[in-house]
Amino acid sequence: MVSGDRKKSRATLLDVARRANVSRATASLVIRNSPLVGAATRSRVEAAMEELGYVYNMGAARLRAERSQTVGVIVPNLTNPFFAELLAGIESVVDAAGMVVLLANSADQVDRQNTLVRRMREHGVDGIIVCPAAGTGVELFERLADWGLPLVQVLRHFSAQADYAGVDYAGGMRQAVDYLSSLGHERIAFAVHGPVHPAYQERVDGFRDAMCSHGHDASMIVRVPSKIAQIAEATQLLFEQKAEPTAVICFNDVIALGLAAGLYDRGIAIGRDLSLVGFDDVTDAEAVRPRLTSVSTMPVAIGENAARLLLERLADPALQPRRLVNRTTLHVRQSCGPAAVLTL
Amino acid sequence: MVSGDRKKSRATLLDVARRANVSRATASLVIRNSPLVGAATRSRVEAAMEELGYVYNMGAARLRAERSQTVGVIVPNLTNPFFAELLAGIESVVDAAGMVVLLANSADQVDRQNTLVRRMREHGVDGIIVCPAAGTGVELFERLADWGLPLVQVLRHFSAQADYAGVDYAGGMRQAVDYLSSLGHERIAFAVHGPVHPAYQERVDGFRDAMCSHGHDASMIVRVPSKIAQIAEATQLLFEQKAEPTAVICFNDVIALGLAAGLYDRGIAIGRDLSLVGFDDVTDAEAVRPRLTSVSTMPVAIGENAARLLLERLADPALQPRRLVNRTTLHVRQSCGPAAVLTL
DNA sequence: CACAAGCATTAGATCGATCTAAAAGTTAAA
DNA sequence: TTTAACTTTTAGATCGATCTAATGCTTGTG
Repeated sequence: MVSGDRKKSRATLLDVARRANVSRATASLVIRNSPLVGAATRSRVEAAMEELGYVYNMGAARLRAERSQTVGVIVPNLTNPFFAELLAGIESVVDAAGMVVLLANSADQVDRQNTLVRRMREHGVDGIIVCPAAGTGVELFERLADWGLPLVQVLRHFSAQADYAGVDYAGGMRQAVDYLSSLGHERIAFAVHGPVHPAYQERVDGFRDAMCSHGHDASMIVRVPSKIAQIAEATQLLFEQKAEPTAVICFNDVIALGLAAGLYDRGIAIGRDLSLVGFDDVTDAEAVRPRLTSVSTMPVAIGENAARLLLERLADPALQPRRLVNRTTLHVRQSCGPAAVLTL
Repeated sequence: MVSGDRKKSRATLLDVARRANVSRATASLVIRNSPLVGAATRSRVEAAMEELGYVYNMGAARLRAERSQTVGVIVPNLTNPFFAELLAGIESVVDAAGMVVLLANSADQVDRQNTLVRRMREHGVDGIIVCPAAGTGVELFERLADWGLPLVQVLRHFSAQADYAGVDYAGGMRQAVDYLSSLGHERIAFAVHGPVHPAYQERVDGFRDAMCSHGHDASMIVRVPSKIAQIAEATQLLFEQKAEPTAVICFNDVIALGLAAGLYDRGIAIGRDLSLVGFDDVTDAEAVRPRLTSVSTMPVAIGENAARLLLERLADPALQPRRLVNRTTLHVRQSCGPAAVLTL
């Protein structure tokens, strides 16, 4: 039984039909559980499928019907836990709809992204969820619209012509600034890094607006390296500003954790000498000491939203482009203290 | 131009052929850049493809030829950064081979895993890479062998009949134990959690063997909760052992970070009062203070190995089952100190 | 000059499902 | 009994590629 039956390819719908004494068409109706077939016939066909160990051939089906039950997902970076959670959210909703995720990594490069989109189209995906690479142009969206291939942007909002699921970054910045202000902070720095894209811009703008509305100087924006070890070393950048900050808001938790390490190395007490607010609220925010106060963006929920947007568009392609923007929550822990205590 | 051309479905190979004044068969040969076609014909066909904006229809191709250029990947947990990195490694190799990843999450549940495997087969994947759910039985492997669907196990080695890519967990445990012994530690605890699967068992066995070969008592195995905040709270479990440990080896870095937080809360100095060794060497190991000494398992490399094993099997299905086991590296940082200093 | 060999091209069958439009069977109403 | 209406089933075309086996066209050879 080991060899020999290698050749006998899998049973087809025709085999099932013959065994159940019905036509191919009827068998097909049974699979798609159409209400048209009679109960007796249905169970006869189902029995036949069972006996033959029949497995459905999506590929053949998709050729005729124009649905592949497949969704393409393109992210700029898989190693980043943030995107991993986003992906988990997407996958769970897509899976629950009986569909499957085709995954690819653009490495934040526009040309790779183009290749991937093309490849996904070749594979006949029903739609695409993409966190567009920094520098993505309108062509991408025009091309997909031309092809009639539904697309959902996630996290980075490049085109108003396509659906978008994301987070109110500006609102999150405001929560952080408001909170620090309520503690008496005025000289607040914003530590950033990474490629410039809409999500980046929204955060910077949100910071500026919030600071201005409090009458604070919003010019203290500090660029730090991308790898966590280098961020720690770059901590002194904070103290080379024209006015030394009493608090720092971070573009994301990677920066916050890096700076926390750097501050520790310099003997600066977080929450007393300097207050720190992170962004994203990754699991480790709860694990470090002092616990990191962070703006929670809930990537899993965003992923779920994106997938739902796509499924709804698949169901009704005539829908107007929609935006689904989640609110953030400030998760207050231990990394901030009153500004008054400071004696610089 | 907005509406109206919705109907004109994408150009087919026949359209291309007609425009280039060749047969469908020739056009097909051009796509698959067969050496059979003449240079002049080839460029004529390529021009036609360009002009018509032709895109290849994988689905149709796969129906006839028995290759889908698709690899199924099933992991037990996407939110875990470890698996995210593993996935990144798999994706990069699969992508470089011009193939695409079909992703799914088993949530470590055997029945979900079965559903997913079936779904992947329906989608006609060429092979599957799976980190099998705890409790997976031999049926899975027998079934896939029956179907002639290549499978690679990753991280958890359940069946000797199928390829496996993983890590020398036992070796890693030995490195940790040897290192701590060299610092004079004898009462070493092993903090574990999560479902029991081969990777779990290998680590436990590795710990026991290494401890015994040093003549130490290997019975201090402590189960902690799974969420990081609860691990911190569970830290006192370490001090309820019959003999208080002077060092702790952790099943993974999540536990290590959780315990580090718990120890901090109790005012116990890591590296002086108690030594701590993590497992996996996630990026945050470098970011916490004191920096965490950890056994590095390099998930990206394992993912790459798994993908390569599968590609090679696809190329030659007659290959004997193979094991590809990576060596670990002990990354010494700051969380361990000599045992002699202790004054409990 | 006939024949073989090699190269480039092609017609037509085929993969395994779905779809359309019609046929067969059943029941109800006129 | 005939007709209409409804339910259930089906034959055959179809989706867009690949594959097989054959064909036409050059060349080279005895």
